[in-house]
Amino acid sequence: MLVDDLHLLVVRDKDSDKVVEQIFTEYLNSKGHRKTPERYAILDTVYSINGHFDIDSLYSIMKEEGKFSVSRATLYNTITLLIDAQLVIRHQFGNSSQYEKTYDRSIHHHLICTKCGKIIEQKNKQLQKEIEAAEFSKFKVSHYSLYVYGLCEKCIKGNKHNKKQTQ
Amino acid sequence: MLVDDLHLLVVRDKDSDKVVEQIFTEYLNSKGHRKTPERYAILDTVYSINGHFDIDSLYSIMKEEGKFSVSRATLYNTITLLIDAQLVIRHQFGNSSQYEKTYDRSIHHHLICTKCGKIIEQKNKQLQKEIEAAEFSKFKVSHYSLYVYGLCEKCIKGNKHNKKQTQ
DNA sequence: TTTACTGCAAATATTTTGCAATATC
DNA sequence: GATATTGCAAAATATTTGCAGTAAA
Repeated sequence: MLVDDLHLLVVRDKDSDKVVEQIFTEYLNSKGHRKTPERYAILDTVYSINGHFDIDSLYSIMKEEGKFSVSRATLYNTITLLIDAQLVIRHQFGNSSQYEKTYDRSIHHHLICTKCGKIIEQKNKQLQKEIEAAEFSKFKVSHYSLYVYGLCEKCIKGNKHNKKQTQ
Repeated sequence: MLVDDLHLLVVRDKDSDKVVEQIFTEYLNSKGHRKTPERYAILDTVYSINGHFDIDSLYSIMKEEGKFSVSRATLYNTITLLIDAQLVIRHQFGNSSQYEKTYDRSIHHHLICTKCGKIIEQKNKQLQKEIEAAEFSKFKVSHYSLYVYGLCEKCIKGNKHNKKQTQ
């Protein structure tokens, strides 16, 4: 039964990859953009990453892991397309942009420690519903980001050795 | 009566300036930092600005308006202190950081148009209360930012001439 | 065949850092 | 007087752009 569950999970992942590819294909078609192997390789890598990543780590992953390697310029171009296609969202916590996939990943909020820079993802269905229910007149909402600033558990306890992360 | 109201308003502004200065002084003392004229001139200018500003516009305002002029390096240093003192918050909408004063300025959310880049400040007391009421275990909240992405009124109407702003 | 896309390198923009001079404590 | 802070310039970092070659349509 456990094996079956695992199997289901894997199958589900593959299915979701296909769905995501199809969404991207439809997006590219609708905009008259070309369907290049670079773009699909980037989509594939982006969707293999759980959590945040920046352009530089995406570049490294594609270069070092024997995957289809592309230039930074292409990464910047393609990530813009993925954002426009609503398959990726961008965060700007520190100095560089951080990205994360959106499809098949549940909505969460971000707790940001102002002392050590740690970012904690936290789900809160109740709050999520309240924000989604909010009315903003004359504005067509597509998505939102909630960043909550404060002190993480370690820093509350006054660990003075916590260094601020650059990322 | 109108004149009195205006007078009251001005007095109130002066009062709040004094309060802000005092908060900053207490912060500097508590951290053992020096109380330099540059720091107070920056605080003063920051609090004269309603809305967002970046380091470059702060630099220009201080240089061109005959105020105490300081270097960019000092602006970066001091803004960090003001953030730590909770007198300023930072946003990172586009590529450069945007700042805004916090004291004596009511809480608002940010609606960001994904097409033209326009940023609309919007108050929503109900939503504000709900977010403030949310519990985040093992995290001591100081403040939060809610960014709502979507299309502004103009862009909903399909004005294709709206250009994406760099800011 | 046309021209959008890619990769490279150069350019731009933003922020940080090293260091000598200065001013606070 | 000791040293934190400032201003300047250089360095580091992130992102954009121009252009020639390549490949999708």
